[in-house]
Amino acid sequence: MPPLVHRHPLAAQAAEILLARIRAGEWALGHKLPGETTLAAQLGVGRSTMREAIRELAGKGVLDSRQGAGVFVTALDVAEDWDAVLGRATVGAVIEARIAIEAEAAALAAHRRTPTDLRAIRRALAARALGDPDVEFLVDTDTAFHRTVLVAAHNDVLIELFDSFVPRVHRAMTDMLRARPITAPEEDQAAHLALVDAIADKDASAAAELSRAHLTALKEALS
Amino acid sequence: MPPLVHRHPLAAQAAEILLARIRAGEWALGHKLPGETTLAAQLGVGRSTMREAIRELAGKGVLDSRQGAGVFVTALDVAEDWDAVLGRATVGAVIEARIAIEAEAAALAAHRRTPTDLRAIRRALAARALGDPDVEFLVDTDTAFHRTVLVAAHNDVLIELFDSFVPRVHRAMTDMLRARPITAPEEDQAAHLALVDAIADKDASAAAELSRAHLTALKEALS
DNA sequence: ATACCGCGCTCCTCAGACAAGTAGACTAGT
DNA sequence: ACTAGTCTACTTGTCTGAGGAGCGCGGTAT
Repeated sequence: MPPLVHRHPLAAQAAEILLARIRAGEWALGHKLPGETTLAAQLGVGRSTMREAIRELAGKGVLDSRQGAGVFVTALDVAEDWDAVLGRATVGAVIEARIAIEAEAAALAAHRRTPTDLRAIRRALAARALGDPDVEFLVDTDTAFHRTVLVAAHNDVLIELFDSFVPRVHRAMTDMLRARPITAPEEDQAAHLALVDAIADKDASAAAELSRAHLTALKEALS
Repeated sequence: MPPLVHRHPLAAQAAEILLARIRAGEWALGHKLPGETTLAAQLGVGRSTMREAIRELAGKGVLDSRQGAGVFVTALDVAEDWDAVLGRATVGAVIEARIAIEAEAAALAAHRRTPTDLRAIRRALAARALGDPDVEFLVDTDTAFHRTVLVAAHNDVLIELFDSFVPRVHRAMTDMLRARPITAPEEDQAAHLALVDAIADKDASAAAELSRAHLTALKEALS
């Protein structure tokens, strides 16, 4: 979907063909490709064009060229970043994954939260309470609050996962809130306060359960 | 660690400098860079070299050049693939994330598993039981079993996450098992059978709890 | 058997030229 | 005044030819 109306330059076409041949297993993992002059002749393009195609694949981490030695295959396919994966998945599937990590993170946070963590969580909760009518502001402060819980869990992997999931859900949340605003803001805020209290009390199972309940409701609203 | 003993060609250096300037915010997200000739003159390299640098960043998804218009910024930084993130994290942190997704997946599988899923899970469990002394085989069959549970959860995001985590944990598991083999294989197999039964009985909370207990034990062993 | 050297192959870099495409300015017609 | 068409300057795309630099292999002398 990036091109649509975007003629492919020869270099890009050459890169595609080359990648296809690598995927097809024409050259094994550490093996050497034919020289650029040979490849250029095979595809019927100039050397510089061929070099640019190789550079593009080198940028993707598929090829590595060493002066004097040749061009070598360093990966049989491009490494997919999670934005690409999340783009293919449904919002429901993403939120289910979010439930998994946030519930676990809440439980971990109940064990590991420091006084500093707790202060940050409470501050984020207070910011969330400011009854701003702007939907964007509402979603952002809510996201910021949830993130402080993740930070309190002290697990880098979970934080990275959270940061990846949020942008995917953000749009869906704003659209949903614009169409159907929160009916009872006080009730919503109270639910979040209960989560904070559970973390403060080091009650891991309660924290996990409250987090799960909140996100499950969100999932229902978005599906 | 990729370079180590690997002189950087001019094109690679130019790409690095360019990326640094983009990261520094010199050009905003959709904005246009100076022309190739201008940039080449700025960095003191030939235009072909500059073009290769641009192509490399285009391969990383940071730049996009359109004939007649110019070169445009499409991302303010390279998208990180999860192998890089997981490489920085500790094995303990990765397993904690694995606990999060596998426990949730077990619960979802208890609800959504089809008869076909159940057959696949039982087949994988049986393969696991073959008391092969080879550690590699043991880890692989165990991984394959856990994956069938993920598949039964019918959530693509969770499966992708699992597939990403496994290679990171694989090495640690084989090393651990080689140093200290399983003392009671029958007991271990029984624990897995209990998980299967819970999924078959559609007992979500039991499935989640059994999965969590099993992986927590693994985490203790590996930390 | 080992150490050294040379040679061919490969990638790296540059310069110049022309083609192809875009976008804004300019102009003519309504 | 507004719109449509054209024109032009600037940009990226492609090719060619040339020389430089590094690597690896085989030959040779010790």
